[in-house]
Amino acid sequence: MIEIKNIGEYLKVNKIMPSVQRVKIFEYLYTKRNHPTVESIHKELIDEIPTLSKTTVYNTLKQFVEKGIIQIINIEDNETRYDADTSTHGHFKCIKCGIVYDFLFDNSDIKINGLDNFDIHQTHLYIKGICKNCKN
Amino acid sequence: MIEIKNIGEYLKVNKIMPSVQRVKIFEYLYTKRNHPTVESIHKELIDEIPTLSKTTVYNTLKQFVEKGIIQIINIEDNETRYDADTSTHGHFKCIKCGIVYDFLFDNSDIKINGLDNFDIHQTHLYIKGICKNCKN
DNA sequence: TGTTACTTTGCAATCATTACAAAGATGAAA
DNA sequence: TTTCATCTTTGTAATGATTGCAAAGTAACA
Repeated sequence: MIEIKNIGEYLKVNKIMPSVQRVKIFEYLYTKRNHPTVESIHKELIDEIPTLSKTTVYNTLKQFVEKGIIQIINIEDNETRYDADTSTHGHFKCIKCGIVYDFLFDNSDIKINGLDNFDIHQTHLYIKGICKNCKN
Repeated sequence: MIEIKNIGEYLKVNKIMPSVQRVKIFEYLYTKRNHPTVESIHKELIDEIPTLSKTTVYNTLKQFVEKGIIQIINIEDNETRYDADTSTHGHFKCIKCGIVYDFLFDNSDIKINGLDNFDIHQTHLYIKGICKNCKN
């Protein structure tokens, strides 16, 4: 994952005006790296920014996705999660504790059969199971 | 994908009473193999079964998933799709025409780094891009 | 025929997401 | 500093997918 010293600058470079809300939302995604939902981002930041509306969280995340600085995680059908790490990596969700873990894999290892002459833009690898901590 | 001669029998073997609705819904998934949404299943079957309610489609699909005879496809965050093929295979969605294609890949090729001592239950590989037909 | 258990249906309720218009903030020009 | 234009945020209403639930329907069987 890329290193960012100044989030305001980083947003500007990506053609996003760094408002207080946007900086805090990106900071949350970038530092916590916990693949949050809209709900949990809003719940977490409402203390710091008491006027923060859920609409702003939705708008901001949509903008971040469009500018390519975050990605959507669809590992579960009833929740949309977000990730500030846009590098190639997979996601594991523990069906017991619900935590979403990152893991690494090499894209080039996967031999795909049946997509000749298809243009590939994004690859998502999702795994579900029981995490190490929940196996006790 | 497994071959099924008699859908009613197949449902019974999987501890599902083969009502007309259930047989038709499974038949649709199994024969069309087009990864439909609830909406499109309902729209397609309403002519054959004019009283079919959307709740029944939801209930039936949920039951099929619980019994393990279909799987959920979460390639897009705003639509849940269903697949009667539960063997290991990937899904490609064309961002132009919206068609979801199946493709094959070998699970054992993927070298995963970071999930030592995790129990893996399900693996989903989703790819988005432009399909062969839309490249013109 | 009556009973029981299971299934389907229709509608209401819920939850996530989007649309939209009003209010607020920012920054440049006068 | 004031004004103006532009962009952002906010709150509420609207939409759309999904679930809850109670009533009606169905099928097997005593």
